[in-house]
Amino acid sequence: MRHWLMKSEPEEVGVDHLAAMPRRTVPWFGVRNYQARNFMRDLMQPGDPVLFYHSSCAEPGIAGIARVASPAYPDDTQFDPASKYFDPKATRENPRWMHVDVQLVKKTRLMGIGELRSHPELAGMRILQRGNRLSITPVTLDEWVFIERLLD
DNA sequence: GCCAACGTTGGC
DNA sequence: GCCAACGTTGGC
Repeated sequence: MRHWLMKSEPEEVGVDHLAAMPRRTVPWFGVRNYQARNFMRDLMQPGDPVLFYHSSCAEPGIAGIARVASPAYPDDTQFDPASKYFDPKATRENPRWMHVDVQLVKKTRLMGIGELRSHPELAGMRILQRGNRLSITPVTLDEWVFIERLLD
């Protein structure tokens, strides 16, 4: 089992939006970065724990705990010319973009990026590195345990 | 709005 | 296959 951090813009899909979805689950559509796709396609397993992170907003930080809720499958938005995620090079026979479903486990207090930075134990997290833009990043077990304790 | 960082694109 | 240009991300 691996642990993950997944960024989402709360203007698009925030923790409250996720909480209101049927089965508190959303397809993680719209990822158009190969590294992030490969994490979902090749490494994620249903049940993997996920830190749900709000980014590009007034209060960036961890806002909830979620889990991977499906194996990877093709992202429908790549086939839809009306979608901003449309990819003309993708076909049904040869999908380029895959994603998993993500299910909210629980909303947590907001653990802001400043608080994350304040803990030397978390200094290695990708999310805290300068210039990091990857929307899905692995979290070590040590980091996961440390953060989960602080969220309680 | 700024700007550093980084992924992608495309000409060669 | 190189690499400059460009676009996007995301914290501040």
